[in-house]
Amino acid sequence: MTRVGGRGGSPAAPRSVDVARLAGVSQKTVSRVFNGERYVSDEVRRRVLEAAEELGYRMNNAARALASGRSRTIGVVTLGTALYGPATLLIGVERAARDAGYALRVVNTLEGDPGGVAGAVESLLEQGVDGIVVSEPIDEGSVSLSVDVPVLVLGAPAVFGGSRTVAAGVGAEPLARAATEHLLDLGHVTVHHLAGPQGWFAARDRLGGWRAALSARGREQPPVIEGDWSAESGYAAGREFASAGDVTAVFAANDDMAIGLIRALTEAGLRVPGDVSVVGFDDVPVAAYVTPPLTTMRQPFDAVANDGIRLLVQAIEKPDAEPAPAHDPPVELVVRASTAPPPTRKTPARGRRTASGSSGSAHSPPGGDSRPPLTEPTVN
Amino acid sequence: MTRVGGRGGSPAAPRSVDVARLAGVSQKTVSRVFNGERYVSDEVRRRVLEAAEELGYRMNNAARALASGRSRTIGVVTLGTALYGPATLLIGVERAARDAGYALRVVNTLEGDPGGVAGAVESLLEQGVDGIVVSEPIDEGSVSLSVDVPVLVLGAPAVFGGSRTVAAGVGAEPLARAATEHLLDLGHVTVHHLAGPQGWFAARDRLGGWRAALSARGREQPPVIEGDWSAESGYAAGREFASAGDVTAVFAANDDMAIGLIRALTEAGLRVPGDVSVVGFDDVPVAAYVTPPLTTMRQPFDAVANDGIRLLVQAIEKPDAEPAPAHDPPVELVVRASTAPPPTRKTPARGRRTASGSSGSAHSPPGGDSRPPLTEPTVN
DNA sequence: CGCAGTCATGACAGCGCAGTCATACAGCTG
DNA sequence: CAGCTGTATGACTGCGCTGTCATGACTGCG
Repeated sequence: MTRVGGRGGSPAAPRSVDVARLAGVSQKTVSRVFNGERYVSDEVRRRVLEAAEELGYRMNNAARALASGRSRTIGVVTLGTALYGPATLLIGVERAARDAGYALRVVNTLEGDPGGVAGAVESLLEQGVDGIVVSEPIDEGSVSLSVDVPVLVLGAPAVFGGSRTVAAGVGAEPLARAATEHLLDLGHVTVHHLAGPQGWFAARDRLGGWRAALSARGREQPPVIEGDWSAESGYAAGREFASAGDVTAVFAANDDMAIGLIRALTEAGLRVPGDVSVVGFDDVPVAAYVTPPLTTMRQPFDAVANDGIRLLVQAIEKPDAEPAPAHDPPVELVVRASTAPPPTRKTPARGRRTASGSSGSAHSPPGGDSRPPLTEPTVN
Repeated sequence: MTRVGGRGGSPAAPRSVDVARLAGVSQKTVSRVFNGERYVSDEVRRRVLEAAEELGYRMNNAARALASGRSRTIGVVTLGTALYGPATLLIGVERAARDAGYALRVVNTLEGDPGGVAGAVESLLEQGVDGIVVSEPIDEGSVSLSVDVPVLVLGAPAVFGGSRTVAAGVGAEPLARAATEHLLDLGHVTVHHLAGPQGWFAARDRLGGWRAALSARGREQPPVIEGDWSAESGYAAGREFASAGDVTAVFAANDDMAIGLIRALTEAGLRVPGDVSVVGFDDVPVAAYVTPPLTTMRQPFDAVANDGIRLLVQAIEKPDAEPAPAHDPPVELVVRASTAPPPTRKTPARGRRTASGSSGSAHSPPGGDSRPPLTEPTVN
């Protein structure tokens, strides 16, 4: 454990004492400078910074964490998927955390891993994080973690035990409701739902919003098909909807499934939105450019991430302060070309394939698939 | 700094000495047990683990890192985008790192941030990482970092200074070449290219592969349009290609741009693949379900991540060992329905809009847009 | 002018581990 | 059975920083 270059390697990183010596001050003063503490004269501060620059000094965070008991690090538990929602949320969380002066540790929980969240949280605690973000958790039967740091749950109620749990982004239900209402407003008698995997709180919220919208108008609730968020599962569901024969409107729990769904409907000879209207969820970047451009519900991922991190950082730094409530995110329904009023006649030749592609435009509504994609969202 | 519960909080986390006391051994022995060292009797090991369990002991990583000089942490510098490629790569990196016993720290560099990578690397070094992964870097003019830990560069040559730099996943050029050749093999006289932003090495590789394929057959290289990876930019490019009037095949540098491109072509009255064939890149999950299902080049993200981390961990743990070369990733062209032979006649009425949607199927080739999507890749 | 209050700095201890070395004892060997 | 070697354990120390307290120098004010 001697210093100064093991085996001819680099000459050992400089420590704060080295800087102190060069600047002619005490080591503690160097620490003060680097922590931006008060009571350091400008002259000394300048000398210290100069010395540090000259030596290429970099603070050792392990030592800092050990001495102070705080790591200025937030741990994130996220699903190991490239799904647009979780990925976008993670980016927002990283930026918000960095702006607040925190670094990030990330652990993925593979879906289907039993006790995955608990294990991930455990490993983060071992790493000494000051707070934990659980992003879009899967319900594993109310994992009650007794954790001694604040926990932020994104996209789910604060189901994890402990008094120091905050939540953000639990507002998907109103969004789902608005999406469903958009279809009802167009005149559809009822709306089918292509749900996400019900282990996800996000999927349940959307299901709940859909139910709420139908109930509020006294409409029948058709059976739900459950997908797994993938376009592939949307395609499979689309084949079922197509053969059911009485579907005029579907609210899909995310855009990927909506895209698969539309493909299956189209292949079955149904036109979207001529015969069946489809609403997605998320507003993924390609949604405006698929055929037809997808009407979808934009999610305020950045706002959720910012709000959440703000709450979490407050819980870390001022544990006794009033937990300021999260903002209500805006409802942004982006109306494009996949939704239209229902067909006026009892649709003929449904469920059987017709010629590939569309031909005329018998009851083709406004908003066919040849409009340039809308990019401006409609804010309600 | 007294222990045992500040202000009525939780009663201070147990340390290894506490476990040692309870187990009737020395602190050092507890350390041995938790590090899986040799020379601990089974009896003692059992007692220690029992005691640790009883106290809920969790190792303090800051202390471990400080004492040992190693953090068992890898830092990742990644772009702050939800693009499929980077996001998927990050997931692969996380899993590979965890399998190798390393935790992850993640820092995003916002695109356009000058010196972003350098700053991000700096902050990671401050955090005391044992190695650094730079994922899909943007070229900022050969940032030569003098870093004293091994660096893995993913998706780019090992441009970053230092002898301890390894690289993986630099094989996109052959993939791009194969994608272009697929179009030439179909009989297209030449192939246009919708490039990615040329600051990205990944984008340059694809451009290079495209050029190589054309050169090898002595074909003309039409002017390149540069997009920004987004469907929106693909759409804009598509309008240009459509008005150019002589385009029969386009190789897009990623799937999102290909989707936007196809939309613009379709709106201009051109059929895909009847009039214009399009090949994408990445094989994003929705590629099989858009209209028409996209022929695209699958990228071996997982293999790249695994290979890379293996190299990096080796560079960390056995600095003197021979750096085993990365495997050559397989070329997986997934042929779906967006590519076909060129139109047989000098195409009439091109560049002007015809009726929306396609009508007949004059020279509609096999692989029209009504085939069920292929999901099995063709391995070359 | 003397004393409190502020500002600026340093001495010192200790955070919770892992590294080093010393020690103790068991089983062998010749 | 002296002299080994190999196994199992503990005492002690220090990683590089921050927290606490002590100490001066300087201000302002009665």
